[in-house]
Amino acid sequence: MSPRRRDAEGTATARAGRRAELLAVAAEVFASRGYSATTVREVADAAGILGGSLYYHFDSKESMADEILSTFLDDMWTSYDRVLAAGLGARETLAAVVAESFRCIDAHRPAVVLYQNESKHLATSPRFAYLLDSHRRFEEMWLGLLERGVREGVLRADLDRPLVYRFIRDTVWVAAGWYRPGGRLTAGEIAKQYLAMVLEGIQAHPPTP
Amino acid sequence: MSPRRRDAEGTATARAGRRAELLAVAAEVFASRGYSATTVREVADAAGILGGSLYYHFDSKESMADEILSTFLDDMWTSYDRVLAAGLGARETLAAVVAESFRCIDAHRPAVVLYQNESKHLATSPRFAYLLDSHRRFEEMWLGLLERGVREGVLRADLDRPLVYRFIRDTVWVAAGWYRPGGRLTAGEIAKQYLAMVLEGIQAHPPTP
DNA sequence: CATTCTTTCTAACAACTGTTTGGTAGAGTA
DNA sequence: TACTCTACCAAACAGTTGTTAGAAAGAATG
Repeated sequence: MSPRRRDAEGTATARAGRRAELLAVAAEVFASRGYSATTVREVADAAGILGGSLYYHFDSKESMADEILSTFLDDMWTSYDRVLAAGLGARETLAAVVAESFRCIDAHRPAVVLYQNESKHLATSPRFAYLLDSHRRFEEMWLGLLERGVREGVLRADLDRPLVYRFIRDTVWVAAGWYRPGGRLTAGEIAKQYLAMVLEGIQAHPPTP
Repeated sequence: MSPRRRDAEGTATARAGRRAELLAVAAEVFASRGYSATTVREVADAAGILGGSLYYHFDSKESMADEILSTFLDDMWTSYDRVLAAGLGARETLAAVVAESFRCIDAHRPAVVLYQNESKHLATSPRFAYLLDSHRRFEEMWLGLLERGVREGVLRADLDRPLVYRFIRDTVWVAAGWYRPGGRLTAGEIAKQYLAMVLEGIQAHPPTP
């Protein structure tokens, strides 16, 4: 590593660090006020700089959303792929995927909220085509997992599969809307209880005589 | 009824009818493109008139959202109150409330989507204070219902009550995001399966020997 | 027919939007 | 010290936004 190269790397990582900071701020503002209701001046305000200064770091407001969402989705799918490759049974895979989802909510809360609220509108732009890809992949994964669960005898066969898919998908991700890191319940505890509800239901089990 | 009064009523209802038409259009556009991303010109376009013409019927863009949301909430609470006053057991009440919710989604889909996506942001304005009231009332109703369910022995006692509340609330209402009237499943069928999932879980029940 | 009333159009407005340009303070380097 | 580079500011830009005022088309009414 020549000193020249170390410098270049140093400034590059410093720059990337600042980008990450600004993106974190932007994600927070986007999530709380809504993407299109948020002005770049509001994002800049929250970051302590002026509106135009954001354009030193980013091409456009859209590119901020782009980077926020793709970073989150990359991390999510990396986690998912690891789980899916572990060769677990359907029930254990399902549990692990749900747990990973809540870990993602914990780690990327504003990005998840942004994804939930705006992905449908953003996806109409070709730039955000990867949102549709992710959506399809998501559906494929869950439908496959549910079918496997039924085949393995661990999931009920009398329910409409696409409906169960939407049920689980929505159930898990909307939690980003109210979840607060450092709150009463940890992401892990929430995941556990959610799993219990989804798998066993909230009904009291009649005592087996 | 004097002819004079009949005329006045006639024009009044005609006017109200036109308002309702325009509100239905506005709700659809708000729901599909997002409230703040929607321009009044887009709403007017969808209604076949020009942007400024909307202001003959409505004070502002905000007042359209206001009327859309309050109409929906009024209908919803009327239904809920009827159910709650019926004096049913906790389990039956829960089932009826869920069913009513899906009927509301069926009848007010765009309004529900609007409510889901924007109520959090809109509620910061004093004009939309009733959204917070509704939210509180909703929480109160569900927490009470869940507690009663546990007391009556029909619901599990080992789950975190506020978590179960959010679980049910979110689970039910997000369906507005993908539900399409006239689709493969009716609102009633979806309600039935949702209830089955929430109450009994999606896990296969081991055959009782 | 003339008149009134309802609904829409035309044409603008001020404010705000995302974005660009050129300048500048300050740290790092030689 | 002189130079360079990074990160920001200051000020503007063109387009869009919600909204308004006055005119006009057309139906209803007398």
